[in-house]
Amino acid sequence: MSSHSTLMGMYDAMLAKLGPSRWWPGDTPFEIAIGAILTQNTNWKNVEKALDNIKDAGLLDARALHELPLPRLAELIRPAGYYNIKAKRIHNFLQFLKDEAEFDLESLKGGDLADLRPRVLSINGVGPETADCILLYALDYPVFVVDTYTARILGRHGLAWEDIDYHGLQSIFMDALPDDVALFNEYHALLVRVGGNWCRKKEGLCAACPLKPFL
DNA sequence: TTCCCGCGCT
DNA sequence: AGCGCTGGAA
Repeated sequence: MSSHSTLMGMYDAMLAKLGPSRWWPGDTPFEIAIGAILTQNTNWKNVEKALDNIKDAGLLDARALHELPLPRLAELIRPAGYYNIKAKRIHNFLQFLKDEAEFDLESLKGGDLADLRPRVLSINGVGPETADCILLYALDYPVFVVDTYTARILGRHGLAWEDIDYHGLQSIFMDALPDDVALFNEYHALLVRVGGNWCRKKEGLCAACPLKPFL
């Protein structure tokens, strides 16, 4: 069976069992981008608390956050963990927005992905996953986001080696699937839901997993 | 005690 | 390749 039909079959199975994900959680592209940095190696519940703190302070705004002293920003995002380093990373991202987009994230929509992606990746603290989350979920570029869940799920299904690198894993999907923003959006969301709820790190709950037919 | 939608530095 | 970064929920 071709990798295309296998990957599409897995997608269809997850969507049928779980329903649409309505990702990324967040009301604006800017909130999505900040959430993408905050959720690095961190439970989303804790990210929500950090985002709520920023909102309650009336500071979910690129210029306002950029002017905020780092210790104050760190204090607001404390529940998300790694708060000192993430405060710097958010600031680096905001500096990029100031330099390249006059603080207007959405002005980066509709350009050339091959040109924009390396510039986003050059931000210190924004690696491939965070960059691709911003590009896909905030800016609607057709790029497939992969993460540790993706590696684990494909590894356990014999579709990839566990130590495959980011680009290799991403290529498995992007070589097999059409460039479709809505498909990439929903597929990654479904993998994260399966990774967190069934394909756990320690013990997979395979019997009840939506991907059981593909094991 | 484990794990969480990583990343950069050494 | 290994390690520090961190709080919060299960």
